[in-house]
Amino acid sequence: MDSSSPENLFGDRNKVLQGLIRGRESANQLRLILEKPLGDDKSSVAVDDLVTKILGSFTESISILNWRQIKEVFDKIPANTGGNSPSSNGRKYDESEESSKSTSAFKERRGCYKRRKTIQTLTKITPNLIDDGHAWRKYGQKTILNAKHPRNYYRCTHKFDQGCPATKQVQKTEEDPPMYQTTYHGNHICRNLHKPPQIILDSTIPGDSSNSVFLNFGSTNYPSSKSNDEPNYPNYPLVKQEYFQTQEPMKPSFNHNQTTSSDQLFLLSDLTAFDSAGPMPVLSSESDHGDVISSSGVYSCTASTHDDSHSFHLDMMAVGDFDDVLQEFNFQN
DNA sequence: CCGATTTGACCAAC
DNA sequence: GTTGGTCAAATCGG
Repeated sequence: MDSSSPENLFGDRNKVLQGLIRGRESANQLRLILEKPLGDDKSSVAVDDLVTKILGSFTESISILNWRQIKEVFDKIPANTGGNSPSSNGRKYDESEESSKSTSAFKERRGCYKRRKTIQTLTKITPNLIDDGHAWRKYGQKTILNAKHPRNYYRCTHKFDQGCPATKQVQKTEEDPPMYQTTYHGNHICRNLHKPPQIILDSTIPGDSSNSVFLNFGSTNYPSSKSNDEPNYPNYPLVKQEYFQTQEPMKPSFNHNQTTSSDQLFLLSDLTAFDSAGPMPVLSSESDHGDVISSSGVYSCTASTHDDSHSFHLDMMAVGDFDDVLQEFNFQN
């Protein structure tokens, strides 16, 4: 708190930022050099790959920092200073004003919001609806162009009491073998999950988790049993602690100590993609038709910052195999 | 009665 | 002008 004035935050972090930026530039230069034909394909490919990873890491780190700066600064700014935080900070428009609720005159800016094209999202496609353990409240439904089914909008029930900004959209994408696309936005910062880890709905087989390979993002590291009030579901605890170490103080700080490169990749993606959130218990199961998606829920995760200069985008589609995921998991700048 | 859902309106981004 | 995301009044339901 003391040193946390916005100015200080920017001051300290700018140094880190600049260092990272320099590092990225250096790596980029190295890459340019290596691009010159060297003869040995394999080694140059390997080196190039390595450099690509370095660049990806730098880019993400930069993005993270920017994101955090933005976040922290906004957190410290009273919600009125022009920061039009659309939803999370709750308050609606100017209700403080007498807001002479003249319906037509002022309208209270109904429907006002910022389209979040720059916010992180995580999309899952599953054969059935999933229950991620969080309490959601539907706040809208909309028919989408060229879509057979309407899209449903949900926000965290604790949006107002705890300021939890998490929202999700659920849309049925297929009819026959029913498929649902669920897109999560924002992260849960609320702590009370109402439900136990129940995770998936339809299905049975509790022990089936092995099948549910899915893509437990980094779950490899999850303290497998975070025995605490938090259900064990692998939400993104990762970042949650990272960014808002507010909640769940007891959780071990997961994987920071571990250093598998792949783990780090996921961690990075998680960090940037979700501060916490918990969308993913994923387990599908579909006991009956083993088909599927179970092992292949499809995920796509995107993240970007508000900073134009350092935005990045991640997309990952997991189709059954983690390795596939890793492969797909290339940074796209 | 109170919280959740429905649904039309509103508005920013395309 | 169109589309998608959100709001909030009306309605529903426990």
